[in-house]
Amino acid sequence: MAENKSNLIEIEHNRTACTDCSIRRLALFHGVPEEDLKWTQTYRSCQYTVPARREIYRESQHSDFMFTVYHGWFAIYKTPGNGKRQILRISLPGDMLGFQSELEAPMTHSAVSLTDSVLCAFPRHEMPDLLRKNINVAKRLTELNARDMNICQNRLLTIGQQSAIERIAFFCAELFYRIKAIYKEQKSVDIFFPLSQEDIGDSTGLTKIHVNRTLKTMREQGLMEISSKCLKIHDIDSLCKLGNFDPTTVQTYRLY
Amino acid sequence: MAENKSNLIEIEHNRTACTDCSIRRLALFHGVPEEDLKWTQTYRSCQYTVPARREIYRESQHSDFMFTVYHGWFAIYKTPGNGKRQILRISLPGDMLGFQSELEAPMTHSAVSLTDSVLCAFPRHEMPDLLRKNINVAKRLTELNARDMNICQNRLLTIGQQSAIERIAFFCAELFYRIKAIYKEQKSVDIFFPLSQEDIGDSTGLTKIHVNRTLKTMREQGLMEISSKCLKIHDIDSLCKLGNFDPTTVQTYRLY
DNA sequence: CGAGGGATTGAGATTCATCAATCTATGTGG
DNA sequence: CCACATAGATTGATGAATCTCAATCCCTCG
Repeated sequence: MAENKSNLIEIEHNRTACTDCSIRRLALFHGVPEEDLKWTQTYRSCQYTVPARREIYRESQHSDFMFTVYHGWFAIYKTPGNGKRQILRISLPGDMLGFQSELEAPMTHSAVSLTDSVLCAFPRHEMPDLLRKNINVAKRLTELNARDMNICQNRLLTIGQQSAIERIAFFCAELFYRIKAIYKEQKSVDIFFPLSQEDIGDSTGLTKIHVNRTLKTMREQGLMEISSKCLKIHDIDSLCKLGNFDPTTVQTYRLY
Repeated sequence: MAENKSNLIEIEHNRTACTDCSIRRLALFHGVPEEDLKWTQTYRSCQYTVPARREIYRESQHSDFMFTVYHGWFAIYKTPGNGKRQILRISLPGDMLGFQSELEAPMTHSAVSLTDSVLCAFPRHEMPDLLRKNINVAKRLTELNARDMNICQNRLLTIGQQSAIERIAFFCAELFYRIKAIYKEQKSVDIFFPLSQEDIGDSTGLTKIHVNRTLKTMREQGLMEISSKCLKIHDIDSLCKLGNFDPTTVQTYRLY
């Protein structure tokens, strides 16, 4: 745990009140009546800032908190020990980090920040109490888990059955729509995209070299391009079709 | 729905009472006090038998029931449309089939029986009521989901980062330990194994031809062999090591 | 005994990984 | 402000893993 803490910098207690939270519609307290937010907030012990590329918790170790992503991007991953890494999903604002049904069991995966970020922390041992006392939160947690399950299953489908270019198309299209759903006001077709080519490879089960070549192909085909942490999608329809990604699935998550 | 029903054969109403259920420790009603079982059982509308290789429900269509597997093997899968198929997981006795947090949404995946089987059916629209009235069932459902999430993430890791032989080793080792956990009395090292080589391929993201060649290699190496629906594991330790499978994870699911 | 589904094997093509080198952008210390 | 260090991006050459196509075999079942 000391290890965890070292990567997190506590910011002034409760800087953002849950009542004022701009992403509450996305997060754990979606559906909690305004009048209850004051006491549900007491389960949120504090907010942390995290610099980019810091480990939040690690596979097989204990973690005292679960988190809601308030700001920033995170990668959830597992390592099979042979120096490889599989990114299971990318977590964005509103997502939960570190929930497991066996609350006190060691973590089954690791989490790392991809950008400078802000996390809302919930002490793990208080969760059962919170879930028992507020049915909205319990229901919401189930929804968030189901959404993550969906993302995981879709990823399994794409990695198991699609080619490199199809996997990358799927991966980028999904992220694009998730970001769009979070930042609805943002009209631009370009999105901030902090992943390295290696991150994309670890997400899609490809080497960074092959990712590079595939991205080149996609650029040449006028599908999309990534440069200086910016994803420019030129032909979203073709991209979705290529990756076999259905944009309506993001909406039917009913989480955004 | 008519389509669903056509594959299911209703058996005499409530042939097996929940109080007498031999696999209850594995299933949804694990943890429900004896005295409550009589009324929780009322949410189980009936039991069905299913012949092998029948579709239980289909991706993108509605399904009126969710199920507990009472007997038999099932494959949960998705199809990307190009004739391919990704098996997401194998469901065994005690597992839930067809739960999604959006109860009334179309199914996100399909399910097919791999053997002659028996299912306990729960009308979908009554689930919220059951979950509200019995906290044990709600908690148990969360556990079962978390376990499935774990299986899915492990699968993602193996498909994304491991070679053919490693994937198959992982896949078979996991199934072996799951079966052993269910049928504890069974001492034999051989287990009934109804999957075709094509099924294994669809589970591990390989073609059936390559599965065949890889199985041959494993046979020659004295690791394991599959013949006439029987999996004989000769060297479980090497198999686990090869597939990077940790047997203790099955125990820590805490579900068996 | 014939039919059909799965298993097996071979040959050749393709995709993707590996190894190695260069290039570019970014940030850092002097 | 420059020189350097570093991480990520890019490209080439080569080889391995896996897929595709095609043929045959084997077992089971009607």
